[in-house]
Amino acid sequence: MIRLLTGDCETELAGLADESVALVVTSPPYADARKNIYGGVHPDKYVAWFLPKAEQLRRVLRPDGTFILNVKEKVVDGERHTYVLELIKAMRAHDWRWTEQWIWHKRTSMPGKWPNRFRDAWEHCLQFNKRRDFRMNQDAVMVPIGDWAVTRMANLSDEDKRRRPSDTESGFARKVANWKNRDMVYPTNVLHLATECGNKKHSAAFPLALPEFFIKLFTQEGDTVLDPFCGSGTTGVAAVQLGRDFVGIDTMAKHIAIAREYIAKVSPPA
Amino acid sequence: MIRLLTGDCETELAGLADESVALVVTSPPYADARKNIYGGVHPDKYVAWFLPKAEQLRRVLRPDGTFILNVKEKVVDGERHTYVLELIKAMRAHDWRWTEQWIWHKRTSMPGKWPNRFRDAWEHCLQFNKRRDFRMNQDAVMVPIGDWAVTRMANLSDEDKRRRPSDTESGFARKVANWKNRDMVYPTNVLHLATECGNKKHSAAFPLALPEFFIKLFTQEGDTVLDPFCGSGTTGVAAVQLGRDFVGIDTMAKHIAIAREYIAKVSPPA
DNA sequence: GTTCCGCATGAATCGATAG
DNA sequence: ACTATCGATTCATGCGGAA
Repeated sequence: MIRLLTGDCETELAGLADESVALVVTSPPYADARKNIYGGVHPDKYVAWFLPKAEQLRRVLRPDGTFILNVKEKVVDGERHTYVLELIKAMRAHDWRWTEQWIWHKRTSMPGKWPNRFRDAWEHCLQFNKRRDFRMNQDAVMVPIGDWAVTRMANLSDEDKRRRPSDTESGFARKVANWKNRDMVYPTNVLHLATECGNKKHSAAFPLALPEFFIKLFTQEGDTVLDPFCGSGTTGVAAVQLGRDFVGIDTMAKHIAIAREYIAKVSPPA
Repeated sequence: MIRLLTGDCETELAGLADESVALVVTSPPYADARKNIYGGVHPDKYVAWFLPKAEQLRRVLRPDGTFILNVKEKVVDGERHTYVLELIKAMRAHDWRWTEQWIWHKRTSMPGKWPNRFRDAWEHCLQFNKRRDFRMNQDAVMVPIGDWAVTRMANLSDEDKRRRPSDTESGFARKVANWKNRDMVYPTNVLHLATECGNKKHSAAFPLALPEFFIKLFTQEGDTVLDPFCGSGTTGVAAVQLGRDFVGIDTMAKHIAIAREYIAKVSPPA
């Protein structure tokens, strides 16, 4: 079942039953001093803005559920702003357990260089839980042995397959396929994913592989996945493709329309 | 010039002149780690333990200098401990600017499988400065396009060539060779380095490439680099090889002896 | 003299057991 | 009830012995 709601998640979540959601994966609008644009929230006010929404998320989340929060830090006046640190501290004060800090290491190199810093190539994926013993299906996200194999696979899938199709027929590609039959190992807490540029119409906050990973890891088929800032619906697509129910909320009707269209194109596993 | 001092850096630093150090790169004993060697610092007391030392570091650091602090988080009772967050906050309260948070993505990390987490494959490298306009030689650390390819090539050349010799004949290896002749680009704030196990006698906190990177980026030849927890002297080796002066401090005479021996084996650039 | 295979070992964490 | 200790688990790497 798919539900897409237009409005502020703080109020829209009232329609969801207590403890009905297995996983929340979301990427709220990043803190931004420019208030005109969509979702702009001043960094200094970010925590106060976010906490009441987190309170609602806490209510609808199952006791063994997980909340994955993708946030990016922001540089203000040449310094990293501390709102992410403050957010973690505040969430803990509100009884959330800060279980893990996943790192999304972004592969795609966007041009950009500043006088005193390089390109920011990573983002936080903070994992919060209600209880120490949450549900986790580790076997669902195993990867081929050897990180270097994963890296090559990732690169094959974005650039090389398109530009050098012949390579995929070469011994190398065949060997990669073989490795899949070898031993699989558990991944680490660093997600080494390329940023996605597939859909030109709407830029997604994160690549499909990111919600996919967490959905496989923290839910089972039939569970409900929630994205309270769903934007163009990347989380919804991943959820539906994996046979999970989805609830998506966004303040902009335009975004919900795009998400609806986007999600309609995919189907659950056979 | 190389100075190696045995003792607590908090007191030993008194022998250094104000504003005489261009760069501090260090990896203090992690909270509760290496109990048998350093005596261990409880995570809850880590900030209080560290701050007075940071005060001395601040005194000897030049106004345009940089302080790189490599710390690892620790899991306590199934939750990430917040001492790193507290440390950042405390440093800011003591007038340090938290300029950047580099991520050291460890290619090989300690194995282990637990019911509710995977391996921790990254560490913080916190960058603190006194002023907004610190010195940074960005061109000194440029890397070939597709840095990952170079890394892979290095790996191919030792282990993989032997175990998977056919790989070197594949399209992959040929492509890597081509990239080596391409343009150089600026790196990102994610350092993708393998942990070093080269010296079996003493395990280093970080691979040589890590201090090397920061020394090239933040200092010039003839500048002084300081490591107040120098251990077996990895930072010193990098500094000397790059023609910088070095001051290393450690509480254990045994470590200083190893560092002295280790550093004596290398020489400045011709 | 090479190449290959086996194995010990880490900046770890959890759960159980013992004091 | 709370702390301390120990065994089980995991995998990239380098070294040494064997083929």
